[in-house]
Amino acid sequence: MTETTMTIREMCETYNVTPRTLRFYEFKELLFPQRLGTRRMFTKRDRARLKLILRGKRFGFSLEDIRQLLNLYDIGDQQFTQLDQTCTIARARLADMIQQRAELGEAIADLETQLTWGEQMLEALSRKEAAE
Amino acid sequence: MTETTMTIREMCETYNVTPRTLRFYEFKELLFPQRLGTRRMFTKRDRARLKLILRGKRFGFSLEDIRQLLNLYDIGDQQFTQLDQTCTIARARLADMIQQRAELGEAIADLETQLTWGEQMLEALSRKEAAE
DNA sequence: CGTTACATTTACGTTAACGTCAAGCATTGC
DNA sequence: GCAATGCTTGACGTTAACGTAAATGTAACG
Repeated sequence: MTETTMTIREMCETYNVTPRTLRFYEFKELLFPQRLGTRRMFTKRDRARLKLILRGKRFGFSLEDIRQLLNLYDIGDQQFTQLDQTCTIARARLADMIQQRAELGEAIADLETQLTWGEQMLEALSRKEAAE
Repeated sequence: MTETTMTIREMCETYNVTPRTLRFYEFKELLFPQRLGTRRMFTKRDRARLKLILRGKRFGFSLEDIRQLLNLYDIGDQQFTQLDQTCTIARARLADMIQQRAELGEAIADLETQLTWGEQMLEALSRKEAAE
């Protein structure tokens, strides 16, 4: 029942992407679906990676940035030097993300302030119109 | 001393953008520099808007998204209906941003976990090499 | 008054991240 | 056995967000 692989169509419905997108991600070496004959079979690993890809995109990361990050999740297959580089990159990226979260916090606070203002003004205006 | 306007070059140095970018933002109606003859003079308001633009870009917002958001910061000039729409859009956007911050938090936690793993493995490997 | 230093408009070029056909296998249903 | 369905590989098109180059304008300096 719990098939370990999914067809391209199943993937699209599950993650709300197009076939073209999945093929593109494979072409860019972000995903590595197995082949059953000529067809793509997306493994559990592909699904985990796709989730990370979609998440990364929400934060404004480029696919290339994301590809770098994904390497961190395959620690097993790396040699010392490569792993060292990966960790260094990841540390920097992590610092970026923490910084970004802080800025996002500020932006949220600012926007909330403005919204409160705007809604108060709305209320005032509607009261005024009701009075006429 | 505290000139209230800045030339395009001053803007570029202050905010680390190119002239082309500023002209592009004007073309897209994100900035509205005054003209002194043929030259652009960027006001305090333009500078505030530019900061918001650059911040928005870090979060992966499109310029069009940002343009919508910027309207919220000009509450003064809006009519009732328009202000109402602006607030509605802003509420939605704010919810998005809060959601995004939460996801970013998850991503940070995940990445931290992986990094800890990777760095432990690095340490183990280096100890092993030292022992040989 | 000429040249140097920026600024402006106009217009074509570029990159990322896909969209959109077109044409060809391959499996399945009848 | 063959038509319908779904997947495949090209290959060209598109949009956003600028880059870059050419031609022109102008303000200031010596």
